[in-house]
Amino acid sequence: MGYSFLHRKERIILTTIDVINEYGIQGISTREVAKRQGITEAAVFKHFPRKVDLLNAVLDFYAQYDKDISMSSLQQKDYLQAIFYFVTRYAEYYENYPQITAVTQSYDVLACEADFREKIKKIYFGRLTTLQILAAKAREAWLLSCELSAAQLAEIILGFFHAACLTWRFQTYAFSLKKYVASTLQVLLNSLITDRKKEGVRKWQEF
Amino acid sequence: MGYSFLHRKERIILTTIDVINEYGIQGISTREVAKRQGITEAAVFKHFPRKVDLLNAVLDFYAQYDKDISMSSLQQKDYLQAIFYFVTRYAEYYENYPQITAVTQSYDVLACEADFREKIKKIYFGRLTTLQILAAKAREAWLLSCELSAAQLAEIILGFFHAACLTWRFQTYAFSLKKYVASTLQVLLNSLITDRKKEGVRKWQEF
Amino acid sequence: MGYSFLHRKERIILTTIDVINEYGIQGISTREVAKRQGITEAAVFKHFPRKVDLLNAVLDFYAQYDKDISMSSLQQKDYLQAIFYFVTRYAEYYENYPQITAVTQSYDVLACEADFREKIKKIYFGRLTTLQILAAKAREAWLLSCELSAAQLAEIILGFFHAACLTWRFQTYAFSLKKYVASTLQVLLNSLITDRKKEGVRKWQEF
Amino acid sequence: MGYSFLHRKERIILTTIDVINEYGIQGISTREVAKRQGITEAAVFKHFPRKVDLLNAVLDFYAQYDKDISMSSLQQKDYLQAIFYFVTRYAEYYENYPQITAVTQSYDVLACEADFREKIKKIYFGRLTTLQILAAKAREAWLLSCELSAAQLAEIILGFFHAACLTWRFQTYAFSLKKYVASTLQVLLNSLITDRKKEGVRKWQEF
DNA sequence: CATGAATGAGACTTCATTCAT
DNA sequence: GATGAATGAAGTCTCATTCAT
Repeated sequence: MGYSFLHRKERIILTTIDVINEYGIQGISTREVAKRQGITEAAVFKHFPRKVDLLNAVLDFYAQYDKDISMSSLQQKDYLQAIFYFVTRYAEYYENYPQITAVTQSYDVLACEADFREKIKKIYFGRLTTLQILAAKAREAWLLSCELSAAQLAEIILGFFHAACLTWRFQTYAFSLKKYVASTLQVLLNSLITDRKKEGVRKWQEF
Repeated sequence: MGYSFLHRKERIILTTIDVINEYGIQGISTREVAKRQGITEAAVFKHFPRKVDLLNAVLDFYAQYDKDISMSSLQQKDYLQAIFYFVTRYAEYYENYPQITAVTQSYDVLACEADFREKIKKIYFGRLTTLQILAAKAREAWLLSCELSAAQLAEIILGFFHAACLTWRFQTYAFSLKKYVASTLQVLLNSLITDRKKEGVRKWQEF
Repeated sequence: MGYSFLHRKERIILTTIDVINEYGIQGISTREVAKRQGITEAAVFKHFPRKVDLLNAVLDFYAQYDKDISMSSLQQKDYLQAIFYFVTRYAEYYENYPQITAVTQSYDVLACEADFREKIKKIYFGRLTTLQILAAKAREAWLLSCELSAAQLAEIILGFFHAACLTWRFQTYAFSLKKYVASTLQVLLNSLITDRKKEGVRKWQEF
Repeated sequence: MGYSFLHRKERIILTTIDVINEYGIQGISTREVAKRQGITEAAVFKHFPRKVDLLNAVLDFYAQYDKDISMSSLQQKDYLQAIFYFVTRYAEYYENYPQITAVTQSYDVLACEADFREKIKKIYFGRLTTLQILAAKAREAWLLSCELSAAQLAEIILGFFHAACLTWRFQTYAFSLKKYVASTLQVLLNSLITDRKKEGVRKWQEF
């Protein structure tokens, strides 16, 4: 993948993600990235003066849709639908670009480096918070059983999503991430819906 | 932590886990491990001829209770209780040895190295499978709502557990992992219990 | 210091001297010079095709007044006054442009590069020779005690001047170089004046 | 020069000084040092974990006799003799090891690096101070003309010595540094001796 | 005159690993 | 078991320099 239709800087980022996907965070080397791009290491450093800058760019790229997804979700009127929308948006993104899931699985490893710790935490807790807000609103609207707190539900959903991604990776993307995640989430949320809502047939957006 | 009461070989393993915990997988170096143990790098190689051997030992150490926990869980008569038992056993282990959770968060990164891929997958899918069996049995016994498949439930639970560990790490172990995981799981499982069971007050083991 | 009132070429030279002053000879890089000038490295190379050319220009700039100072000194009638004049001219120049003294302290380091060796030696021995001629003439005129040869006296004076510059630099220009050098030189020369002249009160030029 | 009779660590230091002598401070590279020692760069780094450590060792080596020379000088009864002794000790050291004078000529360049600044200043001002104390004592003993302050005299002498070393280097060690420095110093000091002492024939130590 | 993008060589440094003692 | 001294490969990064635009 030369990503030749893009600007060098973006191409380097994508190539770096490819390397992370194949060799893991510890396997990224400017040498390898340069080799794959068919340029010299010095050229990479012209675009990203330090390796950290490159990795920061990767993280920014990784989280580029976070704000949009969060806001779009929060604007939805049906908060259960919103939770569903939130997760499937990510699933769709990942399904179109499976390599990026390597980043999702490297939060902790990345956070060991002081340079990334805060950024990673911001991404992780940011997503968790969006889910939590959606869950809280859903509970306020009596759409959900009261026993699980919004925070707990957020963690369950995000945790499941990450696990699904890991399984997906370990099975070399052998199934549709989006379909799997969506169907599981649908059933899960349905099971948690308050009884008086349960009877009504919920219609979920197509995927 | 010198771990001076243990044999050198085990001490090296524990020190390696400490290093993984602080610097991440990419931060382990024979030099650092040796320095922390107060021995020379060469001495480390007397115990673990290659770095891969050391990491393999770390993974074996990490998964040392897997078989026991799995079997103990499967022997329980109440399968919902068993799921609960399974998760809290790990939570208890991790709470007593927080550094080890660094390994849990590094599955994917480790799996990039061909040497560990199978072992990691075995650990991950092993735990998932145990949970799945327990869930399946619980469903067979009509303890659970039918809509979530055993595999889905297993993935939700394990995913939540991993997410809880990550949050725990990011918050520098500021809360009791075991209590948090147990209470969340209890509420979650309660929400998923079939209606006819729901009325009966479930008694969960103390934690 | 952008030196924006000068031509680019001269600006680059002054900037280079600033860099030498701060980072030393080994710290000059086209990158740093370009950055400080707010231009690209390539632009620097338009003016000085090779780094050596830039350094040669710096040395020429450094020694730009040498010929004038030498000739002015040699034209003075009182050769003791001439020695005094010679040294204070440099002291004045340096005091108005302290950064330039970095070059004075880098003779030997510069001379390691074959490209500069002869130029540096020419500057150093040139100044030494001027002083020596002045000293010789002063001795011929029976103004100085006979025991110190002209060459020795020249080396003592130039050596002292260089040492004074180094002290001045190490003390972050905390005193007036010109005043210090002038007063010391005055006393020194006075002490070396032949006895029959000593009685007459010598009047030194104001500074 | 392999310096094969010494320990590796000391050999590396001496080789480094050789390199400084030939290429200047800016020309030292671990690669060059290693090559000259016939070992790999990694081996150099086993002895000196960072290049700065190596340069620090060079500076320590350079100043290794400072304390001894200072104390020996201060213990001498005749303070004029002491000044003479102080300078000729260094001249002798340098004459036996001409390469080391490259360091003397690089004070300012070295001081640009924060890591060395204080050490260099300590060496420079340390030597200056010793000379100054000797000069002050000589004046107290009415051995010297009163007009030059001790500090001025110290700077003149050290400055001359440094200039002599530079000349010596530029003339490829074509004369005896010790003899030249000693004879000049003798005449200089004789010229500065108070009149009532001047008559007495001063006997200087042999060199 | 100036820039942007690149390069090849080389800088310092770290790594896993070896081996004689 | 352990050390000290070494290594070769690789890592990140900087340098002077080139060239098409």
